[in-house]
Amino acid sequence: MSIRLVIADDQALVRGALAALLGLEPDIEVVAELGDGTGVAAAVVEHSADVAMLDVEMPGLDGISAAAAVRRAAPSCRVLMVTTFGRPGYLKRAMQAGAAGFVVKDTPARQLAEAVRRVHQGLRVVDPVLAAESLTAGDSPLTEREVEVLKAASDGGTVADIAKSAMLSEGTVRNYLSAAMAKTGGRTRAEAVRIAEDNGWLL
Amino acid sequence: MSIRLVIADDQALVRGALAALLGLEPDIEVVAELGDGTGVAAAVVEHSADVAMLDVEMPGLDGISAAAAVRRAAPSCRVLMVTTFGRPGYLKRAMQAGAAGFVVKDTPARQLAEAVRRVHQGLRVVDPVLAAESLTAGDSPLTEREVEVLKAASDGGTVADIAKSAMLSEGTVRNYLSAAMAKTGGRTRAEAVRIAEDNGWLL
DNA sequence: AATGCGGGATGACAAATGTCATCGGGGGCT
DNA sequence: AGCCCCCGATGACATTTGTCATCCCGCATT
Repeated sequence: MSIRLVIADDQALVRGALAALLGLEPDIEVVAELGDGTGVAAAVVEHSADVAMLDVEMPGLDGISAAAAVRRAAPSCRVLMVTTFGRPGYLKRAMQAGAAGFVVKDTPARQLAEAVRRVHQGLRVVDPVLAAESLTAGDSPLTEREVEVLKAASDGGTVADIAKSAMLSEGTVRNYLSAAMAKTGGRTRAEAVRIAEDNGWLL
Repeated sequence: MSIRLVIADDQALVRGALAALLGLEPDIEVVAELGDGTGVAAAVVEHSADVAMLDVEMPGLDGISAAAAVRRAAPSCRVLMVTTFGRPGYLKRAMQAGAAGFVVKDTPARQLAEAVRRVHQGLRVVDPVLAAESLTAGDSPLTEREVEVLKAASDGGTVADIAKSAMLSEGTVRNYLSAAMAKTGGRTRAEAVRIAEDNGWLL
């Protein structure tokens, strides 16, 4: 009996290619393909899937939240996260959301089917390098508002813009930015944004 | 006789999956897979490939430069660019570099094989939406140095950092940044960087 | 009850940033 | 020769940013 697999990735070409790749395996059957995270849990239930392969970066509902939704809706379905960026914070949060595996998109293609099988068997699959980084990295030191302000700052607006979009006083915004810079070690607002992004603290 | 295809993409998983997808087609044969742009031209020659499918964003030699190298080394080989981002500037420069086709990664997977065939027949393949954007967008208004400074600014360093990395005076750096902001319409350094990136003016 | 932490804000101050005028050198176009 | 644009730089100036001290509120921990 073959493994029933749901695939979600926002890039249609990649999604289809992954489906083709895994469809070649005799013991894997791709039962659904989704372009965003919103419908994943429903699709898993509808097709009684065994494994859901989810991209982290997706419009609408992101992969981590989708993973949590899948766990709630169908606890027997394993979740394998696939992502472009090996951000330590992503791995940690994916695991907390109940994911069983986490692979980055530059692992060799041959290993993917094996990862799906392992996850299906109840094993955990984690890139060892990434796991090590994740341990040394530590949790996000940023508070909710600091993250919010950093995200608002990430498209390059002025303090006034950020204040408007976050409904805060300009002075407060500068305080949060200052705190975020101190915690990230960035010497500039932009650097703080980059560091926070690299660590997967923004999502 | 089948179409001999070379694939270059920095993400191994995507690369392998694309190879699997296209390998299913009876008239296409994947003869080489590369992880960066440096070896593409050589591989095309060695395997006497008919079509090269190249990602734009790659470490080492980028896809556009690789396309130009392929054109020089093997003029009979058609180049099909595949990219994550539909930046107008990418399309324009890819065409100038001699690419025959340009598709973004969220086109449906079924259309990819068809794109390869069209390109092989000597036809051009271009996303119509993107083509329209590319026409209205106009060329980059930025000068070489402005681009250089913007790139140096894109990781969030201070003026002093940029000046050091570009071997320029701090005042000069501020002048270039100011000019770049005026030309892009950005009100901040960071905003100028974002706008330039979105238009494909940085590469 | 005291302490600590996060959210929200103000005011003041130093440093960085963005703007502008100006200078000189070089190359290309008419 | 004159004009325009790019490169590189300097100095002055207004604005923005980043930093810090300080305040109040609410909530959870001790």
